[in-house]
Amino acid sequence: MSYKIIFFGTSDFSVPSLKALLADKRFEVVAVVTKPDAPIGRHQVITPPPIKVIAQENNVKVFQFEKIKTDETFEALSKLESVDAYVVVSYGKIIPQRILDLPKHGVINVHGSLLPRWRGASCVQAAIATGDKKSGVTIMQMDAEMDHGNILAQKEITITDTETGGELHDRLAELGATTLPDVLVDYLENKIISQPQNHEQATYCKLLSRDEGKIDWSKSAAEIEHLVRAYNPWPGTWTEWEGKRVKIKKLKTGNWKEFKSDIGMPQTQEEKLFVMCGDGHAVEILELQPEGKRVMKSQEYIVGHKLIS
RNA sequence: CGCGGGGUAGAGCAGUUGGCAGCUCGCCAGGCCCAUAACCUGGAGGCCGUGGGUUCAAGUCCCACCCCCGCAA
Repeated sequence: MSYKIIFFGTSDFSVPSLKALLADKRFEVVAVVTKPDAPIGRHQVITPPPIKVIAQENNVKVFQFEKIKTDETFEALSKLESVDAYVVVSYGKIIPQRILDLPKHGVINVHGSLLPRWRGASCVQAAIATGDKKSGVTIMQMDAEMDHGNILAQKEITITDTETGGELHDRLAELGATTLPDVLVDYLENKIISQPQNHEQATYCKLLSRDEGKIDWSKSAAEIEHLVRAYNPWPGTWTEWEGKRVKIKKLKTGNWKEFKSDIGMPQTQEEKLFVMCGDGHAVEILELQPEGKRVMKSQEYIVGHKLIS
């Protein structure tokens, strides 16, 4: 006898968790709910979410509701066989209360931060951008408010000094996936007493867009270094030089000698590329990408733009 | 066919009204020097994305295609 689960997920973050449940004989994933196929990439090719591909490879029924709050969606889920719980990992839509009430034991969520810190959509980037030393995953009971439910378990990890958003994302996704099965079983067998979050300590992060990757050079060098790491690879960081967009791929807080005080403008010194930041410190650009060009090392940019000092 | 930039030496780039293929860095050799990644001299390295077309002559103008990238999603 295995527990019946319906899995809600869409992005890459949810992939390890779905795989973990599929591989665990204690569970039977009777259906997967994910977002509709969407146009993606430069040529807008209609592409299924990665979760859908995995579900189909495992012969699991897939639902892709256009809208989750409609009566049609509610009825479609109600008609399915009764399940023990829904598991939601990075699904991408707000699930209404009447659907949360459907499974016998409610809905479990895996979130990529140490709740109540960083409720919201960009928890991984927020942790690095803010300079947090620790992050982790929280497994909780979902309620109607965003990332607000009672906590079942948390696992902590240390953020390294050079870690990017992408790297931390992958580590947290794996951590969530390895933590989820045992916690879920314990929960379904009433072996866990859930703990309410300390709501007064909650912090929030918003959904990121590309515009938020525009670097504000008036900030401190340390803040900018955090931001570039956090937003790598999504949504990326960029600035405008000579009227053209230049993505800043990699940089570090730099050693420098003497600088003009032109904040935000590229300067060279000993074949290295520096930018003065708002606090009087500089960052050294290591890799960048002018619009229409490939990613290049800063030395290549200097040579091509005749910036030799 | 969503909008746009690009493909020229190993890398990054320039190339005018069509008229000998260039610059910086790197690489190789030699020189200078106590020494050097610095400096000097010399050198190698090109199907100018592919295929057609116009022309006495095409990197350059015209047509088609391939590939890379930015925006947007």
